[in-house]
Amino acid sequence: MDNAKQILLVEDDPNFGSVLRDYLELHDFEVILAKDGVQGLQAFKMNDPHLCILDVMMPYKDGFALAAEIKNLDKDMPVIFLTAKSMKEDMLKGYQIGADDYIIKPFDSEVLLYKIKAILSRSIQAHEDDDQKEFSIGEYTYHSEFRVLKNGKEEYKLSPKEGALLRLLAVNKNSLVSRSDALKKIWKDDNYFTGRSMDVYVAKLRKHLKDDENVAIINVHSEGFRLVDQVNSTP
Amino acid sequence: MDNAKQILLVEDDPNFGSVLRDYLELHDFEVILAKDGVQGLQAFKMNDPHLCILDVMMPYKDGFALAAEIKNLDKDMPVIFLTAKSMKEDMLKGYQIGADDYIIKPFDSEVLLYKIKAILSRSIQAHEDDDQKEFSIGEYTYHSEFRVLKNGKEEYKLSPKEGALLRLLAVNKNSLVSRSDALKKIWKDDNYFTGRSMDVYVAKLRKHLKDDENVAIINVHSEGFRLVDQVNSTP
DNA sequence: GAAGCTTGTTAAAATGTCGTTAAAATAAAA
DNA sequence: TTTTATTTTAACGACATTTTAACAAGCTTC
Repeated sequence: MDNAKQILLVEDDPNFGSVLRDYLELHDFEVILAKDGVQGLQAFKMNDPHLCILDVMMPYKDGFALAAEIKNLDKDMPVIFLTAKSMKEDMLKGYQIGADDYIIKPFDSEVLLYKIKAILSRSIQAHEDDDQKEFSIGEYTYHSEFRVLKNGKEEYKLSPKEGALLRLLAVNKNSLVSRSDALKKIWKDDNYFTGRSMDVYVAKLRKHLKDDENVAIINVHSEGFRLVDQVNSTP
Repeated sequence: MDNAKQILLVEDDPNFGSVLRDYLELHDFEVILAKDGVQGLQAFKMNDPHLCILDVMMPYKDGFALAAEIKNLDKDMPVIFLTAKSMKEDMLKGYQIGADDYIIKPFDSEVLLYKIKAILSRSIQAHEDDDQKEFSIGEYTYHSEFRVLKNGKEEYKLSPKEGALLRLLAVNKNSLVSRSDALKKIWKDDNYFTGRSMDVYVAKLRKHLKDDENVAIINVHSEGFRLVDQVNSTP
């Protein structure tokens, strides 16, 4: 079981960055190291970290700007800021953006470790509905790990995006999944083209689910979609 | 509306305690001050605070023991520890218990304020299920998330603007919704044309609600509109 | 009651969103 | 590399929604 928590570390000082990375890896975290805000955002989109540790002072895009963009994609993503000096204004700005903690360099590594653990345990318990692997949708069963959609004997393997979208809809069965939430979670971006792409995937899913007429993906105009299942209404 | 957030402050130094209480009250928090762990637990049970600020060093029962008992009663209760000196062991112990933050005295009061706000907004967000989605209007039911207006068997999907307007009227059922408020909230603009547009939507809503003659949207000349419902007068 | 404003109502025009298909571009696998 | 799977983009039709225009009717004040 790959149980290691992923941490996105964005730090422009390569020495300090790799020392910290090694330290965190020694304590069983999986670390993605990026060296500036632009790379950091890219790395955030490509991976799916559980926590972000951001240096404040960075070239091109500082830690605050990066945090704001990250929070825009996932407003509950935990963030710890690192700063070289104790500047009160910085600290206040950090808390305004929604910092979960704030650490002044040089810091005690053991303290950082405990802060990380405290924050992770807090946010894990909030996200504790995302370990479900099997979903029942009308006469279908969807296994999100293998991305297999079954209907009695028939069995179809979904593509990654199809699977992610069906999973999101199934987790929120019978309730609304907003366009922008879905786009931010699955496409990590919300613009005209990703929106159109999502519509294409909705059409694909409808085709896959067409055998059971008690199941439907219905649109709420300009808001989002809703997977309704009149059979298994209460999950 | 009693919107003030309650803070339970447990601090054995009476001078420091009352200074901090005054400072927090000045910033519109409601503060319950207890002077030791035993009183603190009692105060916690009698009230319903949104956040606890606990001194670590206290007679009888220290801050950690108190925090453990509080977390046992409500595991998501946010806790900030106060300590006189920077003792690493204390800090680690605090984070193990599940501290949300940790402040070393003497500290900058403004920083504390921001930490409080950050933690509160985080925990408020989790408990934020108090925005109403379903409304009862005469013999109708309106579900504002799906934008569905039901009347027994009949069921009609409203457009975004229809839905937003009906929701605003329903939230303020039987009382006046001013033109400019509605325009600013829904149309984000208040001019001749948006005003006319709103009138068109009022007509649409009246058409949708015409089946129940105890329900009406009545105009208050040059002021606004009022959704009256003689059946469910008290929402 | 007349003038000047606001509102009620309808319908056409203008915009915006969605469903669907297929080709083009990318990424993954062989 | 070539082949295959996946994703994005484009195109077009079908609607849905919103705005605007036009005219009738109502309220207010003089």
